[in-house]
Amino acid sequence: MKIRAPKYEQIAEEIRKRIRDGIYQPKTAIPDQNTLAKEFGVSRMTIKKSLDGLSMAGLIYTRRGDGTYVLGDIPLKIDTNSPAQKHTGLTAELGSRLSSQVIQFTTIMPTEELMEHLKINHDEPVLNIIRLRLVNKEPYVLEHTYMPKKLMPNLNNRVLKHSIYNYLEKDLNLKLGGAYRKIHADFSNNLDIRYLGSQPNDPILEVEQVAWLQNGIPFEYSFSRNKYDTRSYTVLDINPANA
Amino acid sequence: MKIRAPKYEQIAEEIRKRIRDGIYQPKTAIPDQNTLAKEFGVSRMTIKKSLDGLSMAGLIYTRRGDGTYVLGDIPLKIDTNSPAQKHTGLTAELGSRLSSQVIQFTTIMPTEELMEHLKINHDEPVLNIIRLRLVNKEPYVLEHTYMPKKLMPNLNNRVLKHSIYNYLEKDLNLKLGGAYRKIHADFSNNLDIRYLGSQPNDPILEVEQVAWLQNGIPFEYSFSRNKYDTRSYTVLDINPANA
DNA sequence: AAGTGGTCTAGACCACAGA
DNA sequence: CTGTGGTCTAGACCACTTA
Repeated sequence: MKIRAPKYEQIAEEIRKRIRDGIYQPKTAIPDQNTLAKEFGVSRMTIKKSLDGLSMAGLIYTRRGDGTYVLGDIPLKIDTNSPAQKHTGLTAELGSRLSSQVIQFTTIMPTEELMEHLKINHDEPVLNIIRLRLVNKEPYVLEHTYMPKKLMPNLNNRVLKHSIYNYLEKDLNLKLGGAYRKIHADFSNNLDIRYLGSQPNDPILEVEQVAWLQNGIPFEYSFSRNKYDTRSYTVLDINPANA
Repeated sequence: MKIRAPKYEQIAEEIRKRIRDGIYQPKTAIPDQNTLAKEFGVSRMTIKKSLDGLSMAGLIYTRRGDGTYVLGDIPLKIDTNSPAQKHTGLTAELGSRLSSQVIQFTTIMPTEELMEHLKINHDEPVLNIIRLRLVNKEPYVLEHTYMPKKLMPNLNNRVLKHSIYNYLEKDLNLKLGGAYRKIHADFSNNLDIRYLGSQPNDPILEVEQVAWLQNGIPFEYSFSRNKYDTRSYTVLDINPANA
């Protein structure tokens, strides 16, 4: 973790705690910004920045001229499905219950589609990886991944059995920038039937993804295919209109 | 529109324009914050706030100690599918090409599930609406919607043929707060086959949604079902780690 | 060492909601 | 009218990257 977080984060964390502990109750106002500024011994701008973060996280909402209110439980059930808007990969999500089976690991030359999605030239080789991810030894998702070879100098089988994202952030010290995902429904194909154990007519939930680093360089184009009854994709969308 | 936007928004808009016009080129640094502050005649804090917004929107990224860079085109194709992270409803998305056919419009008492999702008591009636939305006269999506009756005093057939979201924001002056969505794949059911024209074995893309107002009150629980080949759900996810 | 962005202050004024 | 949150300033110091 960090040696020292900024004040506004520390304060946000304390307020988060007070909401969790019920000191600040849902639907009720929390102290005004001036009062909080005095309590924490900081300027009001700093309090404002803390509250902005909590507001974006959907814990509170503010009404100009009125006050700041705790926004009771958001009506959602976080279940075993994937949390929204995280691209830390499956490993962080499911931890040790996860294992991987590498089905294919080859180097290819890019198709037109890959050149476009990964923003590379026709002569730059691409890694083509197919992995079956298992949760508690049960087939969970079949991942087809394409990555520019030049970005992943030492990617090997050992890494593939664990987390590519950890390898990027820890070993290569690259920062994730974002991801664009498209979610479809589809029929099962032969690989799905073989590895996921789906029936020929079973629907498949497919997540197509382009992910890029903080400097805008795309590093991954992938398809994740799940049996219709094993996974949903969830999105939590807080309206930024309260800025 | 607004009479007068805050300075930081005006400046952000100007910078956005310069990126669009190629005055600030992808992959290159834009002027530093002090220079921009002088140019626009504002304090650096205000410039910072402009850049924060652009950063969150994924147009630029900043590196402490280094500079601020334009983040070239994000590798994504916005096609006819739904834009990400908008809950303004289909009307804003597709405009006049959209029409609606109200298949069912009744008042029911809530099930356990509805009570939980809409946070209401067992004696509070719920509107149950089934609408077929058509784009260019073609069946597009079948929407099952549940809303607490008390929140929608004058909802009528005329509104249902247009936009419930407009009704909320314009007529009732309520502000949307957020939405939680779960995307599944499923088999076609009888209603899908009848209204969407899908085949019995066709996969369906279903978006299950709970939406709430800015004060945290849930106002809608709904299912939107699309034929697998007519729609994808897209998500654009910018990593907030560059704060 | 120089220059960048990130944080923070102690005020000020404005816009808005509610009594 | 009072009190609230939203914006903005003119500086200061710190953390970091690059040379």
